[in-house]
Amino acid sequence: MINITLPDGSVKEMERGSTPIDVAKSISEGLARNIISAKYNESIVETSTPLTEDGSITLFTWNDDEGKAAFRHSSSHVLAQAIIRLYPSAKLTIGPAIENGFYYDVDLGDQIISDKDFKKIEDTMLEIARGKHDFKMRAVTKKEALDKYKAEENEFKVELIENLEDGTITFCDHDNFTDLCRGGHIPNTGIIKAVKIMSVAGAYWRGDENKPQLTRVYGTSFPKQKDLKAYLALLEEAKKRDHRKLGKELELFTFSKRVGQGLPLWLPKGAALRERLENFLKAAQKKQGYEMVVSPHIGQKELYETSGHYEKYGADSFQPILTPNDGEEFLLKPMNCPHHCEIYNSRPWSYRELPKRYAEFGTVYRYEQSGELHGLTRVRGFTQDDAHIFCTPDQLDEEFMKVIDLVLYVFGSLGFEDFTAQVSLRDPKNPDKYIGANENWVKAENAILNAAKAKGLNYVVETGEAAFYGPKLDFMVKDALGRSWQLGTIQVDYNLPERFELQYKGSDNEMHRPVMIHRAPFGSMERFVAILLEHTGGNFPLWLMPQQATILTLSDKYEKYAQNVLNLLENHEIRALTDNRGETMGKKIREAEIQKLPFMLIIGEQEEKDGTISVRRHGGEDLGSMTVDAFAKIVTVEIASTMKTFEN
RNA sequence: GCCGACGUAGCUCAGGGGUAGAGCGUUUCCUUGGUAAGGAAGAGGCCACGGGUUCAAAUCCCGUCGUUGGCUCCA
Repeated sequence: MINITLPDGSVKEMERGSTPIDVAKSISEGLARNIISAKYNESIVETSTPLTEDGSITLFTWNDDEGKAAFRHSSSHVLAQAIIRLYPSAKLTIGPAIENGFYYDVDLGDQIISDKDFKKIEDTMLEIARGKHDFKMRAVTKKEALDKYKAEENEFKVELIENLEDGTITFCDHDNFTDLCRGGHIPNTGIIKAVKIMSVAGAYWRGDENKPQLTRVYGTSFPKQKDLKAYLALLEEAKKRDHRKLGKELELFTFSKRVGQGLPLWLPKGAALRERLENFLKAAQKKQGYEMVVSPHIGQKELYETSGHYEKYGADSFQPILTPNDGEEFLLKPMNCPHHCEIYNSRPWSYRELPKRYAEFGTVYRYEQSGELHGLTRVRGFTQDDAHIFCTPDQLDEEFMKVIDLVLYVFGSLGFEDFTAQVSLRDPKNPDKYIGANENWVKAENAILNAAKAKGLNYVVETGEAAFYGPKLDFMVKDALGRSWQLGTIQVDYNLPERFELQYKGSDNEMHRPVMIHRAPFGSMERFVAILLEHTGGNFPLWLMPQQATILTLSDKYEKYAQNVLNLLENHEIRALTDNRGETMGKKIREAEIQKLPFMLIIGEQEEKDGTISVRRHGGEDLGSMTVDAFAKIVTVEIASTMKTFEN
């Protein structure tokens, strides 16, 4: 007999060789039906793995992340089997579970899979699933494993196996299908009731573009048809919040083939929104002692040779602009920092004058690969809400923390509560990727970690994700489909001050190097607006709405009264327009709803007589009739509840 | 850049080898109304662009451009 500890601490005595399923049965039949995966002594095991020693067990169902992972992993085996059945010459490579599903990378040779083939793959998978084949793990020797895949001429699996240690290699069998596999399956294929092939894409073997390109088939699967339906409905809902769709509907921005791909054009409403965001940040920055500067969109090539950017990124960037005179070369600016360094360099500084905080909404141009462009989140020309802080090494910690305060204020005012903070450090194995002295890197990394801790940020550390010139703290937010985007960023830089020979006179009457902080709370106006659109579905916080209310007249008889109301609203700094068209009230309301206008102010005979307005909120809530003053109070209270005053 | 898909009216989309359709929007007229579409008439398209196949191409094939889902990259 062995003792098995359950997560609640209770201990069950079971026969030696009992399986997780047996443990579940000893608790309840219902649980036994639902468990699809298990963890025993911290490692994921099969539900059929015999337990031979004392240990602690956790049982997983579909409702656990581990259960879903096992389910999806097992589904990818079924996908692989279906692909082999339909494309017998295909070579399998790897097929992991991922968020929301799984994929399998296969080498199809000259064959292609397109979305027309999805249905037959799904049908084949379901047919296999219905066979209720058990997943059975089997240990093999390295030689056996290699022999199998060498015989199949599958160089990918051979490469994988060669990197494994003999004695640790296992195959998983189900039906007549075998795959190299570490384990972690559901009991049998029959549990998979619903599958959907989502898309097909090219993917390089081992993520290396110099290696062969494979076909990656993405799928998702569920234990109930109903769950698949719900998931697909969720994706449809997310599509409605896609910033590209909303941007078009709300007339915020557009693109033109003639202007060029990845170069957004801001329409009047979008420009108004952007201006409000800029003013909001400018006001907070002013309180923190930032000064606005302005720099040109191009700079001499030499500027970027000095900064080191040319060497690092020149070949993959927009190429130099030539002039009528020989020997002159300019670059579109891909970042603002070199310009700001030269602003700092325009005169000598004393330590008493630092920190200097130069801010600029600086438009930059980066040649992103065409396949990477995506709406407003990934573009080739964009405006950073950039600033560079030049401070003494002693001031670094405090300055860094002040920037965190600013970022948190910005995120808080815009309703981004579920962000993640990511501290990006050097990859210690790859020191050549970075420039600058080791001791400076150590100082900078410590400054960031200390500040993140001091501010109580819930952060993750990513090694190897640092910029080439310094470590950084990024604020990541997810879009409607759950893809993570970097918005705010704060970076410490000891490198540029060195390269631009920045200095200040210290209290010791000697010259010293300042430290530089790069920071952008929004990241870029483009990306920020995009993610804000997806978060809010276009229902921006009231303070940010370019138009906060629309006055809807019941007929043109009330035009004059509407003008009076509009004037009163302007006195209260409420942004409104009047809809005087000869349309019915129902139609005007419908259009205002589609435009997501927060308030509809309806006026007709009754309101004119009483000197009131009838207030309808976006979404349909009727607030009844009231004076303009009373309405203004509602607006003020609502704005105050979302946008806090920035306390520095 | 690479792999797949897509590109038809301002917008959303249907159609599909015999030279073009709907709804919404727009214009004009009628309607002067009470909380998500009042009525009528009209205008609007080199079916992304360039080649090819064909008696005939928006439709089939190739290329280009753009969009898009991924990969790779990301200052």
